[in-house]
Amino acid sequence: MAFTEFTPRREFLVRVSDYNLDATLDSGQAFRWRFNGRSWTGVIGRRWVRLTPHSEGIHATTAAPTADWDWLTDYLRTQVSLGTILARLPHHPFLSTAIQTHYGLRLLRQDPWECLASFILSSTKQIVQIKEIVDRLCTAYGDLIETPPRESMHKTFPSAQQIAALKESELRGLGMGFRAPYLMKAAQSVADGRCALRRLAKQPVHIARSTLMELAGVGRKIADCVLLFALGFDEAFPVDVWMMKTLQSHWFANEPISRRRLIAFAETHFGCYGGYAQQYLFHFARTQQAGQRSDEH
DNA sequence: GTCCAGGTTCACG
DNA sequence: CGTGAACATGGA
Repeated sequence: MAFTEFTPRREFLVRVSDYNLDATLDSGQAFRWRFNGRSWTGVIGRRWVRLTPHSEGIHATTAAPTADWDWLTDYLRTQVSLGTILARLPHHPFLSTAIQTHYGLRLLRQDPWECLASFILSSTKQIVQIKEIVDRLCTAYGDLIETPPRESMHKTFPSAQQIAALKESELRGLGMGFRAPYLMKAAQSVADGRCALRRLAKQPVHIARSTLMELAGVGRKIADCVLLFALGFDEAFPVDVWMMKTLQSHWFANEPISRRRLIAFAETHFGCYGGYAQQYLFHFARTQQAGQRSDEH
């Protein structure tokens, strides 16, 4: 072992290929990343970090010196072999186009509580608005962390305990509307241990899913987002309004199909890495329409 | 003013 | 079991 690997540093090069950082951090799976035209700034756990695409991988800068960088590679899942996964997906022309367009898009491994809380706040909100409300939540109730001068991203995502200690009116004050009581109850369940999020990763997927769905305000779609983006269930296939349209148009010749039936179809059709197909299709659909409407960001 | 946003819940046939 | 409205809030 080289001594230098354990010397605390503020910079690190994650060596990885086939990693499209821009698509990954902009694909609506995480909501705290900000792009400045070249780099992405965000918070992972209790660390401020800037990520920059690099010819040999991803260049990372932190505020505080770090000796061990597993927290970063675990989050980015850079050890995953993307080619192997994509080769397991069923062949379909539209899916192939989505994959080619954003090749290198990956699934992250996020903190389960941050992921659950964020997606509870996501229902019938645009991604831009989800980012805003998550930002307000962190600014108001997160912990201060070490941050470089003149950087604005300087708070943690509030823990379940921190949110459980608030009043519902304080959450409503951030503009959460009807989602406030849902977030409140979820925070209480997680904080007092009734809902043990981290244990779910080791359970069978249907057990983990139904456990999540016991929480008020968490239905099939939000549960699948947490399974996919935080708990490592690559087969989870969240069906939202975008996926409804995409599947109906390109797999069912515009025939109107109920969400229930589309979920059943996706579960059997896309297989054990269906979540990757879903994320490529979601990001492709969203970026295509952004071009037509000249909004986004 | 109307419609829609990475939904969920609840009431009704 | 399936469908439809209500739920807050803000932007197009």
